[in-house]
Amino acid sequence: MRITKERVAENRERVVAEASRLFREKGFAAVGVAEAMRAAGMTHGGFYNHFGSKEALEAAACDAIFDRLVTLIAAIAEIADKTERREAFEAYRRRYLSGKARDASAPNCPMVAFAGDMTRQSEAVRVAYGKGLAAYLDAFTRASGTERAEALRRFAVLAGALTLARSVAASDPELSDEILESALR
Amino acid sequence: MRITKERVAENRERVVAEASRLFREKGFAAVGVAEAMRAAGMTHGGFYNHFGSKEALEAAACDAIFDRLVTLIAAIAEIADKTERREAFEAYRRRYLSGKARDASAPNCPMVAFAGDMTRQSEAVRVAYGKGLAAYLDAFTRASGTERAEALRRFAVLAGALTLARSVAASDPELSDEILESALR
DNA sequence: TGTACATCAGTGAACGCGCGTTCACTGATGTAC
DNA sequence: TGTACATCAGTGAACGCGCGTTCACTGATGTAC
Repeated sequence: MRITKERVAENRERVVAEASRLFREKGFAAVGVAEAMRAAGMTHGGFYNHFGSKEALEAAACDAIFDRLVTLIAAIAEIADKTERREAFEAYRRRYLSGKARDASAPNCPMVAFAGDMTRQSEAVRVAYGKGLAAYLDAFTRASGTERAEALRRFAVLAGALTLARSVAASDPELSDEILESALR
Repeated sequence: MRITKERVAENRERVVAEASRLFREKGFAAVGVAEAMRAAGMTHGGFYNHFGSKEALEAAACDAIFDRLVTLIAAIAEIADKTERREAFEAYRRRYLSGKARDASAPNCPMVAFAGDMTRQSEAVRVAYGKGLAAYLDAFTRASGTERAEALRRFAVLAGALTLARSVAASDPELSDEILESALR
């Protein structure tokens, strides 16, 4: 049955939103088209009315995830008062390396969720990710208030430590905590 | 046709060795039992004469990969002369963050290859990985000659930077180079 | 504004494919005598 | 040492399953008049 244009747009957005969460949680390969559609309250058959392929959904989800994240970090970068900006940036770092972030089933950070798998993704997804990472690192550099190389090193600590802490959270929780705490200084 | 015990042991070792490479290159999920057996010069049917399940091969490969790596870093940690050890450690860091390491189809470092996927692996694989990472970080700490927290932070930079650099190597090679160079100081 | 019809988003069955796993079979090796 | 037979590693067909994708169908929406 045909539905309103508004409803069509809502449905598409809901698929992208649910896929964004599921891909971060399970990885691209482990989330099927049917699962993403079911999470959005539909059946799988209509998927190709919205997307040309599963790859297209992956790229759309990647874009959506980076859009939200870059908006967040750019807001910190644009705080005029220097002390206030530093405090906001430090709060961001603490949240990034918190136990809550480590224990979340779906990482908020697409680098933590996707970086390891990126070499195996399609061109479209790699391009979406590459553009997103470049924009994120630009904003992160401005938010950090340090020179570029130091900012990149700081982000490598964040992403590396959270990735490592998550990877041993189940098998060695003490080591996982230690990694997070060491990375915060 | 039955074969000698020695040949059986050789065949098993070859499967683990090939799987260790293939898993690092493509991830656990993307390498099938048939592909691993074919790489070792056999057909898939005999797989279950050696391993109880695909998971068992994943765990065996994980162990084998960490064994090699921990041996390498422990050798650096055991260099008696302090200056010599520091030089060996710095050489290790430079190799870790080199363009060659970034461009290798299969990362030598299991943390770079597996960390992102570890939350989705079976108990057996997570345990093998957790034990391996703990042993590696102990040896890395001794090799680095710094206190534990500083060593963990340094390794987070290495693993984070190489993972990030690999993730954008195809889509944004300049950013990829910049990440590696920044992480080396 | 009202009517007639074309459009098209969503449904659910079906497809071809590759996966992990099982199994009957083969025949050289290992072993009991 | 030689012989007879049980063992078992490797082969290749087969299984059930879930995947991405296709397709005929439905019926409310959008539109031309």
